[in-house]
Amino acid sequence: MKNGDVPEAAVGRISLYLRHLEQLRREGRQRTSSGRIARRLHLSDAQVRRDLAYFGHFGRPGLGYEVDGLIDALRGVLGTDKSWAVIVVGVGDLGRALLRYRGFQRRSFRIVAAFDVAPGKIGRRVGGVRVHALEDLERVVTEQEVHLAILTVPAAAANDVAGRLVDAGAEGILNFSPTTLQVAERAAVKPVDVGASLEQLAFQVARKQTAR
Amino acid sequence: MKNGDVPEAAVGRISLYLRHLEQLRREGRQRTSSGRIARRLHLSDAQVRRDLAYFGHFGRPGLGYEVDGLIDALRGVLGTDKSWAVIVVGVGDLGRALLRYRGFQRRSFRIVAAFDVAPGKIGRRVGGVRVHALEDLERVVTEQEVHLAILTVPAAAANDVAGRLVDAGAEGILNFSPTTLQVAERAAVKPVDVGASLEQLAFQVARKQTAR
DNA sequence: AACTGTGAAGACTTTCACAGCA
DNA sequence: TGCTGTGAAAGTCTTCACAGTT
Repeated sequence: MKNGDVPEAAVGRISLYLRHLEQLRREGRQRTSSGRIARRLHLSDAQVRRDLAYFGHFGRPGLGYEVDGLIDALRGVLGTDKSWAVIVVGVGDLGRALLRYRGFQRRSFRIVAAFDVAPGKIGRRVGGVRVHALEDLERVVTEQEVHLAILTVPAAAANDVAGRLVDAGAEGILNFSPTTLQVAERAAVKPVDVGASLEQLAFQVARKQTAR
Repeated sequence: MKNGDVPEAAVGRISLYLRHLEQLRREGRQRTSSGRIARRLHLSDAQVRRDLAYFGHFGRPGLGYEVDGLIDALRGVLGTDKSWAVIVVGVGDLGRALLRYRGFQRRSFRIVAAFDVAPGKIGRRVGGVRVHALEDLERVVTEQEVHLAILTVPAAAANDVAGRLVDAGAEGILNFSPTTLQVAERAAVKPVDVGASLEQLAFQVARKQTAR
């Protein structure tokens, strides 16, 4: 395994644990166990314990895990114990929806600026965030110390914008544009493709049908 | 392996291949090879060949793969050679953005109806799709033979709506609500969590920083 | 020479099963 | 008794490497 012996797949589940634990906290629960977590998230208890143990000794034999403590620990693991400045590039329907989404705050991401090329959008505010001209991208990324960008531009523009983002210092790109980005290796890219997700769902459904 | 010896991970990449092949077709290319595909999608050539070979003998030694033929074959694999009726439940910012997104058509998904509880939204049209009262859910799912649903309601309502969807006959749910659904096993659920994706990106970025 | 398809090896991930703590 | 953390085994997925086709 590559990094401190932590499988990539386990990292992917940490967000899931965190979301569930925050739910428990809202319900006033102070303690839980690998078995309870597993049941809710459709995993095995062994997997939950193994995943959590990759990052430290968070539980106590016989008692389980303390909700508050585990939340803090997992936030530390993900790096979301500190706040991250994020920008949104592309203010179409999807960009607008993301700018208005209030769920990022709770997860320590604050959207500090948006960008678009349409003169009619530049200067306006969406979800409390100012829309800038694309020309200002480099300046804002530098000045506001932006590390993460959400890319929601048309596929044809995606690689150009992504290259500019990375050159300006962005280190992570959440890519909603329906194309595979070709950027310098120092940047991390995470693709999100709703169409592809629907296709995979269709495949699973079709498979279940034939299995019958 | 569970299903005809096809790993889940390979299925996940089929959409990616398809998107790339359609790009090639638009560019007028008629043929490609595992090595070329791999370079563009950041995979290994062996992986591309293995993935495609799970589903059939699509290539020709020495020549590679024919773009058109491979597109048709992969659509058949995913089940998107036929059209799927889809509904969107929850017409908030995200639901609205998805209703307006024109990319589903090309992938054989047609959104036939939307649902919400807000009286001000019911009866209106968004992206050419009629918004119905949530009460009409069961009737529309049955009448229009809806197999797939996109769920974009608040977390608190998600399980209730999901249960109704499955009872009404829906077989797949693309879940944007930030909660893990508890539905009957006969239904397939695919979660999409943008917040979680951002968290994983943050983790990768933080890791790269410490590696330095 | 340029490729595919695929056994076999290797790498990674999950599950089992249990010693030991509360 | 109820639980964690973890070696060891089992299972899954990826890569290597090459026989065979065009």
